[in-house]
Amino acid sequence: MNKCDVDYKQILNSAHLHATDERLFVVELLHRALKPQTSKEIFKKCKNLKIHETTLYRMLASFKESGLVKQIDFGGKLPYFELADMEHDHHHIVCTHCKKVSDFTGCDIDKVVKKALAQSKEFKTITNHSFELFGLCKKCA
Amino acid sequence: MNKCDVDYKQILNSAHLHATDERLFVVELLHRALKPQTSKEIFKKCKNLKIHETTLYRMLASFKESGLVKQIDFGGKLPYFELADMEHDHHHIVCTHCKKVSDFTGCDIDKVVKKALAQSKEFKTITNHSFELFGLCKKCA
DNA sequence: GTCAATGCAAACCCTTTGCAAAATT
DNA sequence: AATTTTGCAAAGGGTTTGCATTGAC
Repeated sequence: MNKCDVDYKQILNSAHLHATDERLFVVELLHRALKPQTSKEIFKKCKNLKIHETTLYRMLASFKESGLVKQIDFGGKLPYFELADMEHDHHHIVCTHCKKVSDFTGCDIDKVVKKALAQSKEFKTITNHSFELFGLCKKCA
Repeated sequence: MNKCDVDYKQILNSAHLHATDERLFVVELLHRALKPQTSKEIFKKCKNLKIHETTLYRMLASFKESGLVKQIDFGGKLPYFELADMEHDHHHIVCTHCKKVSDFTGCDIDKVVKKALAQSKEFKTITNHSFELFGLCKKCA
């Protein structure tokens, strides 16, 4: 049982989720991936563990609900998943050609929220936001 | 033939799209909707015209390709569609409870792009971006 | 022992594809 | 007349549901 196991077992348990082998595998996979993954990508990487696709979908749903994982839409058919990063509110730059993904921080969300709430008198609080950039990486440009 | 018909007929033609009754109906529907619509919402509102669902999907695809319509993801299962607004780069605030939508402008995209490109040395150009806020409207708060 | 999570089969829903008929340019 | 666009039927692909079995707590 390595350090990672321990960490995520505790995190799962404190979210009232049983720390099964399947869940620990998926969480660590996401941890190591370094970029958002589709359910299909995760599924392929789980082949050795023989995790059933249904189980994966249910897993991702409960991870999302517990706030452990975030779902991101890049405009394609499939949603992407990544571990929620408690420290940094980061966003993504996606190459529309080769699908490369980089992170960036500093979207100045507080300022934008203030501006938006001043414009729309109908809203009271903002709890969440999505912000993704699309363009071309240096190789594809 | 009202004023709207003429406008959109020309717009469709200049995008090399035939201005069929079905297309004009959908374009005007989106024009009047004032907020993004799912394909299912549009489909229901087309019942009287008996537009086939397949036709609607193909229509939305060609509208998107020609830049007449933008697709937006609010994190749910279905994507939303709205007329592309050439003048204003506007974004949305969505109530997570009642699904109400308001617009806002001024996401300071130029500044964020500059910041993001400075952070990610791997990207050269940004061509597009998504930015949506989620929260509670005054009624639901 | 209790309750949650998994596996499996089947269903579900949204979307796409192929081809012939109809409509627009 | 040439080419798009539509309608229909069928298939495709991702995701969800119900239920019995397995496993974590």
